[in-house]
Amino acid sequence: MRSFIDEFAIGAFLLPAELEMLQSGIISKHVAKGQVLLKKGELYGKTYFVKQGCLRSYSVDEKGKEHIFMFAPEGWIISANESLLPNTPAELYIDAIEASEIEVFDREFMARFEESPTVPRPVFAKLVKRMAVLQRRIIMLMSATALERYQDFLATYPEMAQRVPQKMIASYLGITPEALSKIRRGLAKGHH
Amino acid sequence: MRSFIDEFAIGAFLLPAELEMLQSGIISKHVAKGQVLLKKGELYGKTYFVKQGCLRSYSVDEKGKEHIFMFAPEGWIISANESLLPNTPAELYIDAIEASEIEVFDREFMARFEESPTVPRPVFAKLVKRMAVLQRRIIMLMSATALERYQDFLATYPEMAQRVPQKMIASYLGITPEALSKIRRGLAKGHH
DNA sequence: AACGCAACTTAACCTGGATTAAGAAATATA
DNA sequence: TATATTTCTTAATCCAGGTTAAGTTGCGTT
Repeated sequence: MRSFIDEFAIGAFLLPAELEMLQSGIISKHVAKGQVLLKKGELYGKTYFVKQGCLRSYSVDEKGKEHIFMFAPEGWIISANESLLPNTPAELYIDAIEASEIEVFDREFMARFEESPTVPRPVFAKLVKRMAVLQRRIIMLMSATALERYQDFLATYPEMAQRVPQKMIASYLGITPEALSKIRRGLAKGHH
Repeated sequence: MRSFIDEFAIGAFLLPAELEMLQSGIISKHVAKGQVLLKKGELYGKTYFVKQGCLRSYSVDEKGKEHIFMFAPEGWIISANESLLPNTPAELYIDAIEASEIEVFDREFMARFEESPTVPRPVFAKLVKRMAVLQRRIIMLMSATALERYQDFLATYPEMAQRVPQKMIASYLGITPEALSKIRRGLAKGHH
């Protein structure tokens, strides 16, 4: 159960005083399963680092349907403020899908982080990796069938399939639970 | 027609000697319309900064169909090496859809860039913005109809609609040119 | 144990967008 | 200017996945 500072080896890039200041902006806390951390429309959304458990971010469309944008198991960072941009309707909710231990980076922390002239390489590298995941997801959504996307999900996140309910997997894949059920039946029978 | 170094104010973060070294790794060149810069499967894909014109990156599926991942008009950076990662089947092609003036960052440049312990804030900020665009695109692909995605595209990239052929817009939206044609007809008639 | 509810499945039917094929309009090449 | 080639449109048909509705199955509560 490593902390954000450990996970990204951020200490190595800072003077002890700076490190101290950063750490003072990080609050550790426990959240219960189902607890909502961030509601759509809240300003200055916080950022969360998951030490234990699993969070998710999702949007809700006009019909009330949830669309899961990402799962954040141990070691992941999750936030909604990536959407603070021109033409930005799609804001996100964040909640805990398991009882979790998290670190919360508040507004001051983010401001301080954003003011520093350079960004530690490991943080940047993490972002590049995340981008690759998003890129891949877009290409899959554009060119692959629901079956192919499901198989890709299973291969990419083998542990998640055991940890989250099917309806959430369906929501992540962009299909209905009924359609996922049909696909799983197909796989269980011959059609692999 | 600003260069990469200017656009990101990178000079401000470096010593003159470092700046000199960086600049020596950047090659400016002109590419003709239709010229392919990077083929799927090529190792150590280069990164391109567009000074003038427009590039695009795209994948090609088993049926030979192209899926445009992004357009890169003036001021954009485009590369395929975001996919140099675990489980990475979907590599991209890059070509010029207009005659363009570009800067090419070669392998050595990227290596040098990747070795530095910190990343200039403006580069990081650009990446965060790009992430927001990708996030938005994923949510749209999951929850919006083709008509809604087309309208969103027009709002987000008003100039692109005039610059690229329809079939490329269709490819970017994840639909066929026929379907886009139908949508446009609908918009031209009453159904706004 | 019995209830209540949410998660999952099944099945019938519907629809948005794909496919196929053909023609019209625009662009390039001679 | 004529001709070839690519782009765009129209229309007919098809199908993956959505919608609706009715079961099951599983599980937490009292």
